[in-house]
Amino acid sequence: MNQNNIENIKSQMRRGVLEYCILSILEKKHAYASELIGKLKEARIIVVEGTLYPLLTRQKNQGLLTYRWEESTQGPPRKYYSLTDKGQAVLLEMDKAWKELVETLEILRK
Amino acid sequence: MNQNNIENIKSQMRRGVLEYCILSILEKKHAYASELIGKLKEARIIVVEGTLYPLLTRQKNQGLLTYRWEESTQGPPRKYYSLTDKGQAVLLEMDKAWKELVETLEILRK
DNA sequence: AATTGATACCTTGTACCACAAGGTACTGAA
DNA sequence: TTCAGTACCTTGTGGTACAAGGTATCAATT
Repeated sequence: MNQNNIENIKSQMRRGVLEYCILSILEKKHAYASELIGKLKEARIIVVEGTLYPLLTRQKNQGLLTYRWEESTQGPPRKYYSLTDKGQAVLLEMDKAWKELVETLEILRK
Repeated sequence: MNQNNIENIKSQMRRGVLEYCILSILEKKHAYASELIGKLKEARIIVVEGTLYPLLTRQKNQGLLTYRWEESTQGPPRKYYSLTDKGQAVLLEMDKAWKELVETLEILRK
């Protein structure tokens, strides 16, 4: 119950930066959805498929991402996502917004 | 349109830490809803009444907050909120979760 | 050739929550 | 007694995370 509460808090915080995290990962390396879930998990950001797929589609529709299909020897083809120029620009804006938020909380928690 | 997008990003990030901000403010000083909105606005965290009132009620129902009524010479009585012991404990958990998130993003943005 | 397990894609239904908009009620001043 | 200011609260809408379930491909086993 208490543990649940804490998990809820964490997940709520993560939500706010989920898109930021995805663009950050894709900036360094093109990746497909299942791969992204793994990388986010490593970074202690838990996401499930039902969250990620619609999110990637949304970001693509906003012109932040693009993708290409690539064959795989270990299953069905993969949809490799990468940042567009607009996605790059938005990532920079997110950097600013994030810094501002971190500063705000430093002040509030002083 | 682009500006709108950026505002959207910011507001999404803020959402995740809104409860954290409220508990942080209330830890230092008891406050009523309208006062909280002002303080959050100063801290560049925009919230409207329709968001804050239900949120305060939720936090109260979770046992994180309590309140007392106080008369005012300048209008209707005010509902002053303050942290409970449980609220204090949850605030500490939020500190941890926040630090973890900040670290995670430092790594992702390196 | 058929089945199984692993991988990868995607959708649907539910629940929650932020926000816009609108409503109630108290106070003091015009 | 009407108005402006302050403060409380609710309702309706839209967005989104998540659980659960579905489809399709490939390789290895049966």
